[in-house]
Amino acid sequence: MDDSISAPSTSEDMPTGFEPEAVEERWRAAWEEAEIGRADPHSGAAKFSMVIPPPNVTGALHLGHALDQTLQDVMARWKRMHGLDVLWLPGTDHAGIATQNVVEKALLSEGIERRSIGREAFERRVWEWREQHGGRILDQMRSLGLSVDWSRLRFTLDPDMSKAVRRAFVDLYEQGFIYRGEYMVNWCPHDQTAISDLEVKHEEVDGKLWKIRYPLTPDPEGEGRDWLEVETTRPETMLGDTALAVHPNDTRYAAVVGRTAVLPLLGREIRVIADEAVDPEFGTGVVKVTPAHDPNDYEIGKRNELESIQVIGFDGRMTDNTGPYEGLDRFEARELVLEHLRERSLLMGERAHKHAVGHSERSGAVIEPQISTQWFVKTAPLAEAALAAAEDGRVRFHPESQFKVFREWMTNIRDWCISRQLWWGHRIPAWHNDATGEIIVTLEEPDPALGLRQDPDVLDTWFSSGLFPFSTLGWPEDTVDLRRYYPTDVLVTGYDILFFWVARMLMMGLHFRGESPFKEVFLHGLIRDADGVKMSKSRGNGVDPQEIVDKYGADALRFMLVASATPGTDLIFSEERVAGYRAFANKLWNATRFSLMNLGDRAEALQASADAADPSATSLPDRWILSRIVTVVERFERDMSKFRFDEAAQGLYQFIWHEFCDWYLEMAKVALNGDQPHARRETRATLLATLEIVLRALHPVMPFLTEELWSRLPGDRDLLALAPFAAAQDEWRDDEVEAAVRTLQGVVTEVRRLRAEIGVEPRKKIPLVLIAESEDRRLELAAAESLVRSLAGCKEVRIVADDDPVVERVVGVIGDIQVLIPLDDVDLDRERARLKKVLDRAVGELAGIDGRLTNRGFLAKAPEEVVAKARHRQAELIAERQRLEERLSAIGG
RNA sequence: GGGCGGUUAGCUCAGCUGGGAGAGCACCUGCCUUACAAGCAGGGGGCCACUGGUUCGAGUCCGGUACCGCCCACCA
Repeated sequence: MDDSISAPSTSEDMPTGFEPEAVEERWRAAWEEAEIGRADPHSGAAKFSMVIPPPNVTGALHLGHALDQTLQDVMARWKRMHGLDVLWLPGTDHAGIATQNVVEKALLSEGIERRSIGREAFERRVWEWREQHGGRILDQMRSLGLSVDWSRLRFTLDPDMSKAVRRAFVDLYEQGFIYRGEYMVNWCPHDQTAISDLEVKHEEVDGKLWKIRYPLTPDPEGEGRDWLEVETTRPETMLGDTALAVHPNDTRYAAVVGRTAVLPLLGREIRVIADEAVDPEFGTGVVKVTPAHDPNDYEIGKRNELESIQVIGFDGRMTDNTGPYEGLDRFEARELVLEHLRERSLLMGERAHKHAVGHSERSGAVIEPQISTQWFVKTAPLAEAALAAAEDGRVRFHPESQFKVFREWMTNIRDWCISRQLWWGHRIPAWHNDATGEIIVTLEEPDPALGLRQDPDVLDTWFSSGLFPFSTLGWPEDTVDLRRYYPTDVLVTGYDILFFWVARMLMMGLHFRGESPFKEVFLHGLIRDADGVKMSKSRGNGVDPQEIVDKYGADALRFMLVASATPGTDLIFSEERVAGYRAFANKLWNATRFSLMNLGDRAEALQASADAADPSATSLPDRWILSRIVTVVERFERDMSKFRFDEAAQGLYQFIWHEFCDWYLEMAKVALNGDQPHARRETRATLLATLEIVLRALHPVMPFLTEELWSRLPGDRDLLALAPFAAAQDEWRDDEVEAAVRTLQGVVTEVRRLRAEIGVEPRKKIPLVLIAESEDRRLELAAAESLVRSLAGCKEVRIVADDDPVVERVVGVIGDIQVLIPLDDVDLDRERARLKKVLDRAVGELAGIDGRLTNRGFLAKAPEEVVAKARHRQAELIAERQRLEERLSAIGG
């Protein structure tokens, strides 16, 4: 083990500021060497397991990943310190389309076209790419200090994972959940592959609606209409029209049903049909029907046995079915078609029209609905099971509101197109006999002698990630890990992949393992940049976490992310906030430095640590901080178990800075600098004990800082990462002590306020008079006298029951206590005005409370403690008012 | 078209089962006080979007309005 861990504890080698870069690497190495993340299925402890949402292997991590992973690390470290056998399984995803695109682009920059080198060579290039760039992600994870189980690192294209994918596919196929067929799918002309509905992003665009006239062939019966008009947003598709349709009940057009129209430009004769799908209210009530390129028309076509003519090719260019337009890009064709229609006076008008256009999430290209043969998963039955599991609590969503979103999608789910016309991914385990047309779906590759051809398609990336919670544990083999760690306990991920990933894992996990893959799902928000735009690589607005780590330290970044992770809310990344938490790290660093400076020699400090268990012997500040820390630890535990990472972190921040540092350390100085050895010893003990608890509690969020400080505390210490979590003794809680310190704080704050208000020199020691009528109160104040003197900068404090005849002084009133600062030169006019203002405020507040307390409804219906609180405040204010009035009259106000 | 979320201090956001509004940053004043100037002490600043209702009492619960954002969606 690293020597530094048991290095002598002194404050002398501590710089006056926390320097993350100086210590982080050492702890990364120490944690790795100690394999703190390594799960042990044979340990006697209860298990806690999570799988990481595997990032795309080619990418670099952005802050979204950092947020996601930090939250998990906080949870993992916290559970680990509670003695659980934690498995946090890391992995990366091969990310089919995304990766293929990246490599394709890189090749293109070398002047190499993917198709020219062939499938196998291309796949090799992707693997090479992955070797070169995949490590980047792992470095970044390491840099954040993630305590994943590196020994169980997985990649979705690993042989074991591929085996699981094949097994899942074959099983689903044999069970009838996977089928192959010719349907209309979302086609991306850029990537030239089918994609699933989820990968299509609809964008509202300001489009146009063009009105086109279709001549009718002469009516053999004689009189009648000789044309119909339709409105369309996509005139180019008219080249593939095989009918015009009207609603069956539309009396305007009843006579034309069955007649024949002439397709403008191409001259093809098409039928006029009636179909329920037509909305007679929209446009002219007549639609053109293009079964090959519109999902609606595709259905109409099927119902009416229409011919389907593909006019836009898979590459987005017009096909040889389009005569003069062949070879044109589909958008160029649109313009030309319009021009030709105009020339022929068949374009009868155009108007603005807002409508949604589908784009490929990956390439951004406009989706082209195309009929093609693909593989599908029949999702309805799987979704039903997943929904049932969510409804009966086998899996719970946090925040709960996400369940509604989930339910909405699950109840309207459509079949999932899982085949992709790509080269990078899990090849579909199906083989075609081209002679017979037979398809064989099988786990093992068939004998090459049979001359079968493997299906060229690969699977949607999300198919393999859907298996992640169990494929990574060894499924389909019955492994020790699978038995122990499945189902996992918690899944933490962004809500943006609720459908893509969470829903699929649920369906797959329930289907193949009979149990939900996780008991709880925590869905955090997305990170946005200063303009509120979601950070992502494709937008180029991502911030590299490494940059922030280098600048502020991993702990500051982690704290910022955790403290901002309010469930259900996106967060705007703020570098200032990170800087603020760096200051916080620094604060604790210096608090520890101060403590070490005051802990005395090692032996005594160690002894002190042991003594700390007995707070009854300690002073007011000591008893106070121990009492406070009970609440703090308790709240942290509660917040964490409710996935309120933000409140958990902020609770610690508040306590450490504003209670431990601002008050406790300042109060402790009295005893530490005092001349009473036993008091000093007690305070040292409490100081060390408190510090230990603080470091334990903060460790999950700020592991580097706390580990470093921990190692500097006296004694030989093992890694904090493997130490037990903060435990405060419930007996330490002492409401009386807390009340006494609240009084003390009130007095001190009031003195400081008065000093500032009347401009007493900051370092001038002033005399102070505290007036309290009640004996108990005077005793309470007397007990804190030296503290008041030290904290408020007073040279002497007199605590009396009665008023003092001296007039030249300023007065503050805290409830039943009067705070008097005798001075030589008090401006009485100013003092009167000041007191009047204070009095006004008190009287105003009192009126409000009086109102409540004379309200019968309030007295009858409000809870007892609320009434008691109001009464107490009323008494306080009455006392305060009386004191103020007396004081005012004493100085002639 | 359907669904979800948001609107609280100048900015970013908390506010748990309704009890009288908070934090961080920013701002103002004064301090290099022997842990920390990445700091200390003090201070100013809010019709809690608007509007009805329930209640003794509403930032908090219910209805409506406005604006913002997100998700889902095969009306040309």
